[in-house]
Amino acid sequence: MKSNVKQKIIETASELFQIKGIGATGLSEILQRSGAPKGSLYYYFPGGKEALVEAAAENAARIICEKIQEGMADEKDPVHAVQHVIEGMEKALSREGRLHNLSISLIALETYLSDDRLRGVCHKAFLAMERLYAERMKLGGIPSPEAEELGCVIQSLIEGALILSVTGRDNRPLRAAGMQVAWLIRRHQQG
Amino acid sequence: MKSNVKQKIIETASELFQIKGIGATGLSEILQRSGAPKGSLYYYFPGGKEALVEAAAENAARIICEKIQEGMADEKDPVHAVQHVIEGMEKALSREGRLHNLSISLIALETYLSDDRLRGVCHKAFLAMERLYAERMKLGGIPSPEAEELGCVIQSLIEGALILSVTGRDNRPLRAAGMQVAWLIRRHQQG
DNA sequence: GTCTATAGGACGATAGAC
DNA sequence: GTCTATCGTCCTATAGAC
Repeated sequence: MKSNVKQKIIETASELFQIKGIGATGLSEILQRSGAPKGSLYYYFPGGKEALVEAAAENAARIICEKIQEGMADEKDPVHAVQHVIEGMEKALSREGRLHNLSISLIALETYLSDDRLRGVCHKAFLAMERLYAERMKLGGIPSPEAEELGCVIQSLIEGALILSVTGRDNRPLRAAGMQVAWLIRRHQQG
Repeated sequence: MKSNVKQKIIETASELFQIKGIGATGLSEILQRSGAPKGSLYYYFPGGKEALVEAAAENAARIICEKIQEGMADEKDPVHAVQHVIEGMEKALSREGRLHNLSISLIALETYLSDDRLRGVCHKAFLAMERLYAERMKLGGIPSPEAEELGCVIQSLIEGALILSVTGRDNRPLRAAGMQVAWLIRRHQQG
């Protein structure tokens, strides 16, 4: 069994990195908020902050992928599946007003130029999300190349709508994305 | 005429904030890279870093809006207009590999929780970009409510596709966005 | 307007006791 | 495994000479 302390550190770091950013989040704040013993950070993460960011990013990506899968699980129609995921994000945003376990865009934007390893982690995470949507499209009868392009576009659209929604403190961009995404998918369903 | 030194500081700050982030960019680096005299920063920006971020964000937003307008200016069809803007972004990204005067997403994500004033600046900038697309849709004969929703979705889609493209060092998301956006617009054109 | 110098604090990281 | 103490660096911001 994994250490509770280590997991708690990762979860706290993951939250702060996602909502405040890596540069604006100090290790001391992570330790304080997580209630973790002060000396234990470099015991669990000998690689320092960079290693912690990597673990935090992977943790966030895993949770987001799980949420996407859960959101799509009980929907028969691919359109409804994607819309259900978006609705879940709208609810989370209305509740919290912050991008917590919804997007790793901030981590990606902070690292894509300075840390190739972390860029790779974020890139892999984005690809995994695209694939979740794409596979769901295929399950709905959409052929492979079109389904993959759709998956990529859905992921782009949602990521952008999340940023616009938190910046405006208004879920209109997410709602618009949920409406319009239907037309992109339905085009392939009836012919 | 505005001071060259002040404008040079703004431009350098704007570039670094956009590509590296606010937290990761020190004032000393801005002064060094801009070649500005070291003592002049607090002369031009008595409000310190926060005031500089605001000026930088507004500068970036203005340039991005100008680029969008220029990209759409010579295209008759709204679809081609948006696609031309996206193609311009693809070229810039292929050339530079960084989000310089293409997106203020990083600034928005770094500030939307911590600084309400800067959040407002970014929100206003996003709205202006949405409006540019929406007005172009109206010019193409699409009625008002639909045009505005389209403008919002186009802006979301592009913003997300930019992030995915830089993270993957691959313009595929931008290309996919350019392809798929056509279907969203054309739906309103013929009926 | 521009410069130097520096205050004063936060940060990442390390060492070593227990 | 955990803790304290601390080093050295970087940062923002200010003070004051020119």
